[in-house]
Amino acid sequence: MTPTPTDRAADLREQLNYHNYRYFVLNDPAISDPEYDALLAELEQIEAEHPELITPDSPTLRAGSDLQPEFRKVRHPRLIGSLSKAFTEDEIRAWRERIGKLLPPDVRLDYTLEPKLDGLSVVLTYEGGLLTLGATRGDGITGDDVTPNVRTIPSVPLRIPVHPDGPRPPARLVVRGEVFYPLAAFARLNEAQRAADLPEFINPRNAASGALKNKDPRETARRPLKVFVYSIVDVDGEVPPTQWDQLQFLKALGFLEPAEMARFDDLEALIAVIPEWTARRPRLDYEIDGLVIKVNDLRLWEELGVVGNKNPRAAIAYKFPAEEATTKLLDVKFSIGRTGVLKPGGVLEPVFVGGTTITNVMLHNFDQIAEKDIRIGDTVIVKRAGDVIPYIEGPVPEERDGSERVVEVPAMCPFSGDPVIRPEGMVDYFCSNPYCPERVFRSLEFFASRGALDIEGLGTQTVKQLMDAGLVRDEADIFSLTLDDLLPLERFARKKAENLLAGIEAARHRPLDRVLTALGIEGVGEIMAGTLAGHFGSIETLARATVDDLLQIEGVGPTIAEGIVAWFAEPFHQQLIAKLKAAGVRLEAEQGAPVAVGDSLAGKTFVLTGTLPTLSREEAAALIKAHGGKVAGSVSKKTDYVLAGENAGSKLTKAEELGVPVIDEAGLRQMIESA
DNA sequence: CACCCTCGAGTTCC
DNA sequence: CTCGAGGGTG
Repeated sequence: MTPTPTDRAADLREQLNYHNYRYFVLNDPAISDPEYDALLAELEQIEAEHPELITPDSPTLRAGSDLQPEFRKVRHPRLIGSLSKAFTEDEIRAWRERIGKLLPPDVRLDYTLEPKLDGLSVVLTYEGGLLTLGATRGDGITGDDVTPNVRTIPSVPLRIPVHPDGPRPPARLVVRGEVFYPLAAFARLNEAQRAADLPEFINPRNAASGALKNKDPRETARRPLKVFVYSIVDVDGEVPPTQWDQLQFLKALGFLEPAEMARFDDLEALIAVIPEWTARRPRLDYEIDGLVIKVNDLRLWEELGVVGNKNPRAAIAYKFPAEEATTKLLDVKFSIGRTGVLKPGGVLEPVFVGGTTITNVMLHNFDQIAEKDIRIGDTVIVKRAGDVIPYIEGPVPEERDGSERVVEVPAMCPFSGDPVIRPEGMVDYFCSNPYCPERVFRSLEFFASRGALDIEGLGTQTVKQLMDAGLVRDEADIFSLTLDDLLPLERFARKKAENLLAGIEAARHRPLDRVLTALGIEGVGEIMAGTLAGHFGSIETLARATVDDLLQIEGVGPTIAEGIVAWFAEPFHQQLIAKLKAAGVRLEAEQGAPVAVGDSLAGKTFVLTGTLPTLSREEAAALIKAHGGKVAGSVSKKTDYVLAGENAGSKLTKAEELGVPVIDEAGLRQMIESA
């Protein structure tokens, strides 16, 4: 007797989901591809005739369906945190010491070791065994709902159990995994892109990200993405109490996992296998940037808590040493900064390091170039510090053929032709002309930049354009620009000109400390400007201050005091101040501006790191200052609190080392309110 | 005088 | 993020 379409469809779904699991997760197909395709075709046929029979776990959805306009934001059931990092084996041991102090002295720990995939975190929700939601990590609190795209990824079970004898899933299960683009497939993808004369993808991570966030799930379906699932975020029901057993449990449920997970009773034994990982890394079909070490007993996770409300103490990510590459140093070019300092910069044959192509490196100073004996034409080793800023580790002298040239300090400034000088006892060289056009350009650029007056619409290009047109020679000229000045300029339509003028208008009313910073007085940056503004209240008062007056201020020594007095003694600067005043730029502190709202944070020094959920860095600093606290730039023993947000970096590590308390934004607000 | 702490300045890629 | 230099402290 023939089954009803309803029964047949259910049967087909079950078979297809099982064979899909055999193929993509176990890599052990039980039927041939044509047989699979025949089953799929039959189900498609039934669904076409009876659309009401389409279920959320139907394998036909793997092909992707209609366009969806915007991704819905979804809130994660709990914070999807990140991990503190360790860069050396000793930092792993230090981590063990730190958590040891928080636990009873006789606790024996065991650990899991998992590869740290360089992909995208996703959060998958199963209700009654059915995949109901797939979301990106986002900021850890909310992410994008990319369910239709996630459904197209074959290694993600649409329904659990994946086969009739499989374990039953908890009533509700939220898991975390990593989406990645397998390397072999990535190589083929770029080959195809090249052949079609299309731009290549920079790295597998970008390709995976683009595919997962594609607005058309059918596009996503064409990409051979995979998802490794490695932890349980939230659950209604019984799950094993250790990380290791949860990994086995997830595997049994039908999730894909890297085969290389391991468990260790001894941290030293774990550390001992790190070199094996370094060796194994190039042979894997996915990119990893480190290893994740977790305390196996999940009941201890609660006890160990989180740092900065973000990073669980019970786990740490060991990051592989900065990736390095060799390339040729083609040339050394020179730049002049706003202070007149001459900096050498290396031009490299483009080289791919740590996920991006590097063509320029900063060479800090000439002493260092000489010490490392870096020559133009050399083959050099390039690394990226903290995975961001590239630098030249050193030359490979064996590669030399005799054509290399030693880097000479230029005798003349490449921009103004004036002599280059090196002040007594200084490492840096300077252009001797204080009005060197490049230096003036850099000063103006800085004047308008964020951090200084923050003039919207006035970036590097525009500054250059206005200088070339002869409209702006000094900082004050900016304030006399008119619509008639701007409209004749290239690429200046009415809208853009109006925006710039509005930006300039807004800059007339910046706080005094911003103006002081913007002037570029030697030794006066953001912090010192704030101190001086608070102390003197106006530029005119500051201009009349003597060296002795200035020396009374904490943080001001003879060098800075004399520098300030000398700056205001310069007739050109006096004229500049007069022009700024005439142009309506506020040169006094706001009436009662720095009013303290409270003193709940008095005497406390804070250091900010990472991105906070609602406050910007500036807002957070302002909030702290308004309540009597101080904000410093780096963590030391004198730091009272480190205010950490998303993507907190080395400062957080430092805080942990020094035992400085770490708080988050909510913690800060609490300190303020409870006082 | 030797140290540590802070600040300032310049810069990579996208 | 890094370096160099100024300022302050023991």
